[in-house]
Order: sequence, then C-alpha cells, then structure tokens
Amino acid sequence: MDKLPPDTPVISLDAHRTLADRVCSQLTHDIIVGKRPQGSKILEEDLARLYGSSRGPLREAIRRLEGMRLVVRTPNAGARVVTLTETMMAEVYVVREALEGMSARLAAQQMTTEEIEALWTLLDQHEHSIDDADGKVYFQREGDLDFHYRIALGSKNQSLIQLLSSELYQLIRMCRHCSSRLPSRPTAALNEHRQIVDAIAKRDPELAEMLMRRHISNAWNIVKDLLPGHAHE
Amino acid sequence: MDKLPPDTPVISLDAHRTLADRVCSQLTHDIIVGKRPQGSKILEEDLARLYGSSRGPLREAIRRLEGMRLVVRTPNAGARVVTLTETMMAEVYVVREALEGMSARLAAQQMTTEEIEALWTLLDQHEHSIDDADGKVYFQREGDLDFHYRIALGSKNQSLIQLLSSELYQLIRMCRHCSSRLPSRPTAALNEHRQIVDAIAKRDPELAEMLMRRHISNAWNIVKDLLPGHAHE
DNA sequence: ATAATCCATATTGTTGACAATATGTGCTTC
DNA sequence: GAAGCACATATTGTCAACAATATGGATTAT
Repeated sequence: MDKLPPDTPVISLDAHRTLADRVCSQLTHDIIVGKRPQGSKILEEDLARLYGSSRGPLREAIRRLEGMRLVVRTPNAGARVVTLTETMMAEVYVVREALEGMSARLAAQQMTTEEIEALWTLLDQHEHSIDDADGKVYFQREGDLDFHYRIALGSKNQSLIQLLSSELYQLIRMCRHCSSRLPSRPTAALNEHRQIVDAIAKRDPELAEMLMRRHISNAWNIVKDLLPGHAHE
Repeated sequence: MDKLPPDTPVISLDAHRTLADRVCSQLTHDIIVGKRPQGSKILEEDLARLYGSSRGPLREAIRRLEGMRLVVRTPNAGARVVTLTETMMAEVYVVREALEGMSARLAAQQMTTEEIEALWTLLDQHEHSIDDADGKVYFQREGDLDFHYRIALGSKNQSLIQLLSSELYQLIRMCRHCSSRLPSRPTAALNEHRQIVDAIAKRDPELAEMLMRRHISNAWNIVKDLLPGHAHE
C-alpha cells in the first residue's frame, strides 16, 4: 500500500525522473509556498536557468502546471502564476465538498480496520499537538491535509485520489499559505474529524459523506474570512 | 454566456493558438474516437510529422494529455494511450456521480429560467430523435453529453465545469466509442433527464442532486455490460 | 497634452541536432 | 534449449539557435 506523504509529488518518483519532471515539482512547490507570487510572470529563460535546465523542459513543466490550474497561459504572451480570487477558492471548496464527501462515503465501505485504527492514532497525535500548541500552525495545517489525504486513500478510488491530491490539494495549500494567519479552530476541526472517523468505523457511508461535507463547508467559512480583503474581526 | 459545444476543445480557441495547442486538440480527438488505439505507443517523431510539427510542441501536448489522464508516460520509455480497464471506468463514473450530483444541486440554485426553458426544448428534440430512431446512436450519445454539459454550465462553477468538460467527459466519450454497441435505453434516460430538469425547475437542489446521482449510477450499470469481456445477454 | 504610429527590444514559439537511455537481436555459456 | 551478456538500433531527453510575436518607449500629428 502506498502511504505517500501528504505533499504528494506531482510526478511518480522514479529513481530516474526526467528533468522536466523535477522542474515541474520544484516550480509547483515554489508556487505553493508563495516563493513565486500570485499573478507574477513566469519568464521561461530566467526560470529555466534558475532550475538548472533549458527552456524545453521548463515549457513542458508549464504545460503540466497549466493542467493543474496553478498557472494561466496566454498564447504568445507567456504564463503567470494563477491569482486565487475569493470566488475561485469558493468554487474549489465546493468541488472539494463533492469529491471528499464521496471519498468519505467510499472510505466507510472500503477502509480496512487497520487503516481506521491508524486514523484514530493520527487524531490523537493531533490532539497532543494542539495541547502544547505554540504557534505550530503549519503542522496543524499539514496535519489536517494529512487526515483528508488518508480518507481519500481510504476510498481506494485511484481517480478520486489523483484528482484530489494532484490538483485540488495544491490549490488548498496555496490558499492557506497566502492567508497565513491562525486557523483559529483546531479543536472544532478535531471534533469534526473524530465524528467522521466514527461514522467510517460504524460503516455508515451516508453519514460519513454528510459529515465530511459539513466539515469542509465549515472550513471554508473560516478560511474565507482570513482571505485578504476581510476585516479580521 | 459561453455556450460551447459539448466537445469543448481542451484549449481556449483564440484565433492565434499555438502549434502545441492544436496538436493537443488533434491528438485528444484522435484518441477519443479510437484512431489511436488504447495502449498504443506514441512515437514522438512519427506523430509530430503526422500533425505537421516537430517534437517540441508534441511533447508539450503529451504533458497536457498526461494531466488529463488520456496518456500514460513512463520516464525514458515513452508515452502510451491509456487503456481503460473496467475498474478505471467504474472509478470515473463514481467521480462523475459526485461532481455532476453537485452540478445539479448548484444548477437548481443558479440556472436562469431561460436556461431551464432551453433544457426543456432540448429534451423535446431528444424525444423526436428517438421517435424516428434509425441507428442514430451517435447523436443520442452526444445529445446525452450535451444535456450533462448544460447542467454543468448551469452550476456557474468554473472549476466544476472545467473539471468535467476537459477531463471526465473526454474519458466518458472514449469509453463510449470503444463500446460502440447500442445504448439500449434512450427512453429510460430521457425520463430521468426530465425528472432532473423538473427538480431544477422546482428549485429543489437536494432532489436534483439525488436524481442526477441515480441517473449516472444507472448509466454505469448499462455501460459496463457493453464493455469488452461481457457477454451481451 | 493626448492619441496614434512606428521601431527597437524582449519574450515566446519552433526547429533540428546532439546526448542519454531503453529496446531488441544475436551470440555465448551453462 | 534456456539464460545471460554485449552490441547495434531506435527512441526519448536536452539543448542552443532561429523565427514569430508581443511589449514598451520615442516620435509625430492633431
């Protein structure tokens, strides 16, 4: 069973990956952590040199990123890092709601008892990391994604997994990095996570889906207020 | 309002598209209609010549198709047209269920009365094309996708629309082309379509989603029997 | 001053050549 | 005869140069 880390690389990590693949991963990372600001132009020459490649592989990488909607390309005028508007993020969260809701449903049917057990221990770890909460916001966030990623894996649906981890989650991460204030509801989220696992453990697909949907909907309501252009109460 | 045809091109059709973009569209088309058989190898040199380009643009196109999951690439060993196994198609239909269910839900909230009206007339056309049904299987199928595409548009969610039309629908089309026998239930499908539009017209998101999900689930049950390796009753 | 035009520059699009890697064939060896 | 090795070939990966297009600034006319 492939137990990939939450930051699944975009490309299969064969020992001998192609240069274009590596550039793709790097660029993806740089965009997500904000090293390439939103809306900034992607100069092929410069970036190629920066990543130690020529323009060929970089262009291939851009084509891939275009598919992931991390960059927007205008024919003859070049590519830019996508700018996450609030409406776009809202849309992505809706898609996530649909996809992860389905994930939870399938997980309730497909997950092994061992995997469910592992989920419980994961949530316990999260609880501890909240207790001695300094400002470990980053870990909490990645922990959250870790949870969601495991549910996705639990669906055993490769299409679903790929869609979520290689597209949607990247955008989510990017969004979080730009609104880097406190998430402000780690305990609430933890409780919701517990409820979801509970439904999965009880093999109640219907409930699992519903709870997951509400969880993501709640998350969006929090996140959207942290977005630029919102008074932080 | 962009009322694109059901076979939405992968790339925005600006007057001056890049060669790589055109190659991408062509190759996509050829794969979907089965001109490039499933599992067949993609020889860069040959295909580039065939589409009147050099290897550079073709490689960019491949990167894009890889993201759409129409081709599978092995580093250093080349790219092949994806082979649609039954389990993969089953997975795609599940994803579709989640995504189109959500589409129907949103459409019930977002569609204008004019758009709903247009849906009714579309379904009437379908009814007529069933009545004088020769073997117009092709039109019925594209008509079906047309319906689903309009619902997607009705959601007014660009992310959803893009995900469905530029990824999922391509795979669906490809699947249908390979199982090119009769769809065998045009009237049943039509009725289900009518129910869905009814729910949307009544502004009942919950019901619209449920009906759409059942509709797609039913469709899969039919399609899967038409797949190679199934006795045709 | 503003708007439009033209030109120089910068950047993207495309190509063919070269390097690195895989694939298949015949040979040797057990 | 089967398995393993070595080599020749085919194919992919990468690069640097060239062509086509856009960008920005200066110039001119109104």
